[in-house]
Amino acid sequence: MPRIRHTALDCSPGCAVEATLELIDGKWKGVILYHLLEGTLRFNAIRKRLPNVTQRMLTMQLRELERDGFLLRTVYPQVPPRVEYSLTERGRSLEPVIMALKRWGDRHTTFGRSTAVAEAAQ
Amino acid sequence: MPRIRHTALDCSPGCAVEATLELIDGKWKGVILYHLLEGTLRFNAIRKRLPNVTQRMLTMQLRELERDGFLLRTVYPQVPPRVEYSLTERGRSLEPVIMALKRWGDRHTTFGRSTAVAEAAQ
DNA sequence: GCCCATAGTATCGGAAATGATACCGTCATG
DNA sequence: CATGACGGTATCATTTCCGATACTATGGGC
Repeated sequence: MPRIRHTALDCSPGCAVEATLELIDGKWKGVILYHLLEGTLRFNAIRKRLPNVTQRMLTMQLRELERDGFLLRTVYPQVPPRVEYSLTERGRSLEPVIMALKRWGDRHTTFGRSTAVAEAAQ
Repeated sequence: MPRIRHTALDCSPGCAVEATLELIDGKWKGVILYHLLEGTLRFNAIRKRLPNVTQRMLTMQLRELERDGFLLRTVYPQVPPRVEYSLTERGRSLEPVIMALKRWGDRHTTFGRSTAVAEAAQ
């Protein structure tokens, strides 16, 4: 998605939908947020959960999430370096959104079909 | 977002999140779906609600949503033409997702601040 | 002295998404 | 006979995103 989508956020009620989408858009942000809901993770730990992300992209996505206030980046002055990422309160406030996305995906995508029965049984 | 993000959807639980995001991504899909939740709309009616969309983009986004099974395109053989767009059942199944996005946006974005109090009072 | 681990940067290039603009068909109205 | 309404297409240019690859710093272990 483009960066500056709403110079003026005066486009009727539906705009809040786009405004939120804009923030969690980016090729990996959704999954990153999802994994961080489980707890703090180091850079390479996140990388392991996203087998196809390049180092460059992961760094970029994390920086944007940090810039938008969703996560905290903690650098420990060690060698080799140790950097931990954890959700802020604002980041955790996205949980309903992330989980809604996940539930829908589980139930309606090919990937999710395998778990569809279990989910439906809730 | 890129089109083919998940050639293999085998990337751990968080993948469902991305799979869903992929489908409702596109610069205007979120808002379009939101407005169609209220009912059937004609092409130009949607256009009026999205002041900044170009005709080309609106057509493209609608076609993709149709292709993905979220909406139905009904053409009435009249002159001037009349085309109506309405959500399918699959489209309506996105309601929880769309509304989660909207609620978050209302409460956490600058645009949404004005309605934040009313929302909080729910 | 060399290599490894961690968490990055820098640079280049291609692909994809979006924007701008112009054009189309047909009937009703003026 | 020209104009406008409606729902589009076609073409081109630009912006933005993303991948591949190479490079960096530093301390510890061999």
